[in-house]
Amino acid sequence: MGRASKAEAVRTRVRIVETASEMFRSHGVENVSVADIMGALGLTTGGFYKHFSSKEALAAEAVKLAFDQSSSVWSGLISTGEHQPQDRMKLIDHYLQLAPERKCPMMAFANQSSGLQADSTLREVYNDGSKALLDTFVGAEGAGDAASPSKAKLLFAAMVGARVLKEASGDASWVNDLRDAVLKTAATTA
Amino acid sequence: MGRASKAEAVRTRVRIVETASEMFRSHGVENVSVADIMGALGLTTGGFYKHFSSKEALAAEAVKLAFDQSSSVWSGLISTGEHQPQDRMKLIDHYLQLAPERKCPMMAFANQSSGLQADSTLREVYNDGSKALLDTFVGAEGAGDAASPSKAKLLFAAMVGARVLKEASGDASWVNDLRDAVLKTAATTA
DNA sequence: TGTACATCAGTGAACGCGCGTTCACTGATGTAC
DNA sequence: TGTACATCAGTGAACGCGCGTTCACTGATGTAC
Repeated sequence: MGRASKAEAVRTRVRIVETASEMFRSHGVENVSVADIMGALGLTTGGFYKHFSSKEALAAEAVKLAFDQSSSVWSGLISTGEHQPQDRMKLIDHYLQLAPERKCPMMAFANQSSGLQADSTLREVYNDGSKALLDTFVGAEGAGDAASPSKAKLLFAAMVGARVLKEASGDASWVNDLRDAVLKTAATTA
Repeated sequence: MGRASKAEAVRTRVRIVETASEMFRSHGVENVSVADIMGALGLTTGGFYKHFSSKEALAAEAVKLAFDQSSSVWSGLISTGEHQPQDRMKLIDHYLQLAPERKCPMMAFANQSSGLQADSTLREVYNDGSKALLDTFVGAEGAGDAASPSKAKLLFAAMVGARVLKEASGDASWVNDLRDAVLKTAATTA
C-alpha cells in the first residue's frame, strides 16, 4: 500500500475513534478487539499502533467521544422547549430506547470503569462525563422550579437503573413496569 | 493425594460454588479464572472438571446462589418490622453499602447477562432472580398501602442505578447526592 | 472380617485459541537542494 | 520545476501471555467376593 498522505492519516485516526466508540458502546470494551476495529475499517491490526499507544488509550478517547455526543443530544432535547416536565420525560423515554451503539456511556462503560484505579484516564473521563450529564439533567427543570433537584436526581438514578436492567434481562416484560413507573413520576409536578 | 471420599467431594463442590459466587460478585465473572477459584481453595485447576462441565455451568450456579442469598437478606430486612416505609429505607441504605463480595447480583452480573442468548441458563437465572427481588421490594410496603407499587418500582430502579454509578465512579462524591435523593423519597409517604 | 480389584477426586503438565503488542518491510508522500 | 533521499502510514507475520479445557497419572476410597 505504501504511505498514506498526512490528511488521510488524520482522517483514519478519527475514523478509528468513531468506529471504536460505537463498537465499544454496543458490545463493551472487553468484547471488541483491536483487530475487530481495524477490520471494520478495512485496515490491518499492525497499523493501529501508528495512531495509539495502546488499546486503553483508544478506549479513553472513545469513551470521551461517547460522553460528548450524549451531552450534545441531551442538551438538544432539553433546551429546545421551555424547560417543561415534558422535556425530562422526552429525555427519559429517549434514553430507554436508544440503539446499542448510541446507548448511554454511563452504563455502557460502567463495567470498564469499575475495576480501574482512581487516577486512570478512563475513570476520569467517566466521572467528568457522568457529572456533566447529571448537571444537564438536573438543570432541565428550569428556573421556575428550583426546589426539586432532589427529585431530578432520583429520576436520574432510576433512569440509569431501568436501562441497566433492561439490557441485562434482555428486555424482559417486568422492566416495562419500571419504565412506566419512572415516566409516571417524571410527569407529576414540575 | 489420591482419591477423596465421597462426602469430601460433595463438600468440595459446595465450596467451589460458594467461593466462586463471592469472587464473581466482587470482580465479575470474566475477571476471575478457573485457576483463581481452585487456587483460593488450595486445589489445582484440573480437578474443576470433575465437578462442572464448564466455567459457564459454574457461573450459572454461582449466580443462582447469589440471588438466593440476596433474596433471603431482603426478606429478613423487610419482614421483621411492620412494613413501615422505614423498612424500605433500611433496605436501600443497606443495598448501597454492601461489601463487594455481597453486592447485589443484579448489578454484579448485569454485564455477564447482557450479551447472552435469551435461552441461556445464566440469563434465565438472572431474570428469575431479579423478578423475585423486585416482587420482594414492592411487597415491602405492606397491606395498608396498596396504592404505591409504582413508587416502589421507581425506588427499585433508582437504587440499582445509584449503586451502578457508585461502583463505576469509584464512589465519587456526586453519587452521594443521588443516594440522599433516593432515601429522601423513600422516607416521604408510606 | 479380610483381600483383590475397580473407581474416581484431585494433580499438574500440555494443548489450542484469542488477543494485545512488536517488528521488519513496503512504497507512496513529504522535503531538501 | 526536477531529482534524490528521508519519512512514516499501513502490512502481515510472529511473539508472549493468560485462560478454558483435556489428559495421562496417582493412590486412597469404595465394592465385590
